[in-house]
Amino acid sequence: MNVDTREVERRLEKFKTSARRSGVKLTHQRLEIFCEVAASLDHPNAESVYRAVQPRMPTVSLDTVYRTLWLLADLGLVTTLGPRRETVRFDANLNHHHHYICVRCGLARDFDSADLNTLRMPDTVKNLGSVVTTHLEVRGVCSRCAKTKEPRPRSPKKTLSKRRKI
Amino acid sequence: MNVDTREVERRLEKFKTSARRSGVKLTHQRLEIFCEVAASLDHPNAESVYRAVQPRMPTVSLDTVYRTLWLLADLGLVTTLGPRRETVRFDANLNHHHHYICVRCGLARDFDSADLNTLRMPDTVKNLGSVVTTHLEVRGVCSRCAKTKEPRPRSPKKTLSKRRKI
DNA sequence: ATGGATGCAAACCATTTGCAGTGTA
DNA sequence: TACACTGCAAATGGTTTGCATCCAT
Repeated sequence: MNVDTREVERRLEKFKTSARRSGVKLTHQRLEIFCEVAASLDHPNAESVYRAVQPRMPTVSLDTVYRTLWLLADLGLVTTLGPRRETVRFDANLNHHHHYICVRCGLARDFDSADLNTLRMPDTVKNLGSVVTTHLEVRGVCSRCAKTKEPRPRSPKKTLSKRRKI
Repeated sequence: MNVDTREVERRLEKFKTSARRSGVKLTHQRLEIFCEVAASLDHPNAESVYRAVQPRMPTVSLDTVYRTLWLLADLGLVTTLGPRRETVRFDANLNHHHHYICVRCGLARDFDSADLNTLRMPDTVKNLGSVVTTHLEVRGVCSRCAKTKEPRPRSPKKTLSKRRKI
């Protein structure tokens, strides 16, 4: 099962445009890797992308896949699934609850929402399978960080392939 | 800022009870480590817990902290914050959407929910800070896995300190 | 006393980085 | 042609594990 071809092409055009705009080179590897993610419904990890593009490009290296994926993330062309890039955190609150995470400092706080608990799932979900847990993650800037000035607005060019915490 | 003392004591009692029931020993380290997580609103990671208990127990090792935290998770006394323990996954769908994840096979699929997009945030969240993104993660068993029989119900005793994918 | 728990050190594994060669713009 | 990009290999960092010793039951 794959993303509609027309949509993949649209995404690819967008990549080409923003690559040119930010002076990023459109290499064979990058195009293949981008197409792979753009066409997949699976939210693949670096390893899967690597395996998927290998038949077409036997010499790619896993680190290029990583570099490209993070480049795409920095260009805003892909996002990462879930709040990764952090260490595992433990939570002794066993009641059903949700989390507020500050994107600047990482602060995490619980909250609960009656509305959310009674929210009925769309049919798409029902078709996918059973529902065991629901967890809403709200990300924002906590009031303490909001008082501080923005860290640095990051110029598109320099920060590029540099990995950063999400 | 900490969890209410009475609540911490309640959690501690629960730990003692289920430890005895499952034949897990109540060591000094485990009690300190559990109290630390139980009293914290921060959802600390292993490193933070380690630093927090060190003054009281200068000889603890980081690996004992890890082992204990996973033990607690296996006993069902703590949960882990967010769907960690997986590799980073990338997503080229830039529209606001949510995820369905199969807890058995890891299948991930997008869905969107108009209701959810218009859900108003509880005051708790408003007090914490601004809201930039909201992301609902629904976990369940996908229909394909549901057809397969349960992997193995894991007996509480043996599987204990063995780390497992969440 | 005794089997599970701990601490140490070494192993692991996903991910990142330095460097010299390569290819795009 | 110049400079960004790639592939390799080695480093990293969070986490896990083997083993001898220790201690809660």
